[in-house]
Amino acid sequence: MPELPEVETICKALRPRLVGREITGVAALIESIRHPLDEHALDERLCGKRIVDVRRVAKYVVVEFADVDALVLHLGMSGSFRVCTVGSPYAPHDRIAWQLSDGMSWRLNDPRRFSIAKPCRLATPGGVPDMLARLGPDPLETAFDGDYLHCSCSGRTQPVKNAIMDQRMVVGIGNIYACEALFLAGISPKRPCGRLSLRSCQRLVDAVRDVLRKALDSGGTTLRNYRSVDGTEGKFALELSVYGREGEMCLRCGTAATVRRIVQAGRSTFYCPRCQH
DNA sequence: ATATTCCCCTGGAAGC
DNA sequence: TGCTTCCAGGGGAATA
Repeated sequence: MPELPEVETICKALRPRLVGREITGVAALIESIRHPLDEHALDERLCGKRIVDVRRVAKYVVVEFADVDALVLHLGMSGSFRVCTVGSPYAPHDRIAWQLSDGMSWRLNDPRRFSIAKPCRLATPGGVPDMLARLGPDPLETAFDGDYLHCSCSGRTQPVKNAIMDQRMVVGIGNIYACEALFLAGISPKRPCGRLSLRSCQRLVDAVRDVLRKALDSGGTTLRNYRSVDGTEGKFALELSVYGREGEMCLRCGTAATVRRIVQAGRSTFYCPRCQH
C-alpha cells in the first residue's frame, strides 16, 4: 500500500517518537506476518539500545540503533504504525508491539500480514542494509535521470508501467504513482520501455519527480488503509488524475468517459488513450 | 535473462 | 438479508 510518499511521511512522523528512546521489550502478537516472527530475532540485539535514526530506504523503514544494529520494516499493502501509551488495548490486527523507554508502545498493525520486520546489522552508521543493496536508485536522487532510465530500458520489451514499478529499476514507485506519472508525461503505460526515446525518458523522470513531490507535500494518498502514525490521512487522493477514475472524463483532453482501466502484470492500470501514446 | 502469472492474507464493496 | 465474486498503495517464487 504505501509507496514512496507514504513511507517518507511515516518515517517523518516516527522519527520524533522513536529517536533517543530504547526498546525495553517486544511482543509478537501472531506467529507470522510475511515471515515467521521469531520473538528472539525481534528483540535479542535491540533491547536496551538507543534508537539513533529512522529513515526511508526505497519503500522500507530503517530504524537504526546504536552500534549499527538496525530494524528493517516494510508495510506491505495494508501495514501501519501507531505509537500509544503502554497500557492501551490492542487494536484488531496489531501484530507487533515494541515497548519504549519513555513509557510508550510502538505498534505495527497489518490486516493482510504482508509486512516485514527484520533485524540486521549495518556495515557503517547511516548505511544501507545488505538486504536492500540490490535495489535501484531513489527517484528523488540525481542518479535517476533520463540517461539512466533510457539506458536501463534499452533492449527490453516490458511495458514501461511495469518497468518503473520494478524496484530494481527505480524504487518507491507503486501502482498509483506509476499511473499518475505516465499520465503526466503523456506516455502510454503499454509502450515497450525499450522503445522510449531519450526525450521521453527525460519527460518521464520529470513526471515521476513531480508527482512524488506533490504527493509528499500532501502527506501521501489515502484510499483505504493508509494513515500516518497519528492517524491522519494523506490528501493526495484529491489530486489524482487517472488512478481510480475509470470511465470518468480526462482532466487534460476533457473528453467524457475516456479514462480506461486495463490489467498489466495483474495490477490495474488507469490511463487516457487519447492523451497517452 | 526477461516477462508474465500466481500466491501470500484479510476485509470491504459490489453484484445477485 | 445473505451469499458470492472481485478488488486492493507489494513483492517474491514459480513458470513460460
